[in-house]
Amino acid sequence: MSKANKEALQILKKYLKKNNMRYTPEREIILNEVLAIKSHIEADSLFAKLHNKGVRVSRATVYRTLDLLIKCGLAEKNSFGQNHAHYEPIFGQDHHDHLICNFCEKVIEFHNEEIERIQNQICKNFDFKPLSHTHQIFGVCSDCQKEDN
Amino acid sequence: MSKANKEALQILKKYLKKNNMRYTPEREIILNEVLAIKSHIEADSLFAKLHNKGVRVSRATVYRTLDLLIKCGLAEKNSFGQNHAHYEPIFGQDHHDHLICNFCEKVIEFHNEEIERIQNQICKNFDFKPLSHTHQIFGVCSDCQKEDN
DNA sequence: ATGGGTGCAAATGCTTTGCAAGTAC
DNA sequence: GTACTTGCAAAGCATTTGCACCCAT
Repeated sequence: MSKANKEALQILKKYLKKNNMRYTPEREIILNEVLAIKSHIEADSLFAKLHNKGVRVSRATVYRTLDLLIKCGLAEKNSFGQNHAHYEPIFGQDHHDHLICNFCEKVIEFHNEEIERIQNQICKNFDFKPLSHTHQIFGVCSDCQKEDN
Repeated sequence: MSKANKEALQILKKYLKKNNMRYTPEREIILNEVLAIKSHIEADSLFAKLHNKGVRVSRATVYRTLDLLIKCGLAEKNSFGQNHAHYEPIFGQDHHDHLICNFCEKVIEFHNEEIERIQNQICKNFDFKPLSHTHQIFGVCSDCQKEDN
């Protein structure tokens, strides 16, 4: 397990203890699976992925644990304007933001250091301590612009 | 009708004609209702609002028309981590982004011209035509940092 | 042993869709 | 007249929940 994963696990354990909740194998497995995600994943895909690995956790537990990880500050939930959520790890990953096509629902990731820097400056101005953020730009992707006429 | 509303109506009509779609009273009514929204609204509240005014449109038409307005670039769809969508007009409104406190849920608005400029540049790089965006920074506000142990 | 956690399946609730009737063009 | 739109109700689908059993502490 990577150093980052161990650190994340400590955050989870601390949160559980603080809230009189149990440390279970399911919670550890799901945490590690989420941390391994490079971009984002739907709850159902995560469920399927675990099943393909032979891990038997219920869909309900996947949903319940994802909520838990969000409360811990280890994951974030995005909807991209669709009617199902996407989840992604916050911890130990490069942060990226999203361009979302209103037509084909394609999601393009981007990262811009200067925006992050300005953001931090804005937070400083408001004496606001940033923990995570979502930055989504909706519009029409290259492919859909061509089909548009 | 305001000048902005007329302009929005032209955008809708142009889109409809271009796509061989009909200009119907339902579509105009819903457009105007959406343009009147100051912040954001749920589809079902919009439906209820119309009914209270004595306008008889079906829930299906409300949903279908909201999708249409999004495709026109006149409205945007957000879900703030909840499992139902919120809609808001894009047209003729001042744009602002949000700092959201995870503890007291206070919302601080900000606007930064430089971020907008960089965003446009990023879109250009991806040949992506931006229509709207949401930029939310989650964290701890000034007041809650003081109370934080 | 105790009370929180899990799996299952049913329920929930927002949203979409099939179809017949209506209407813009 | 044609074919796009609407309303209605049913269906769809992601997510949540009730409950009996399980297990971390």
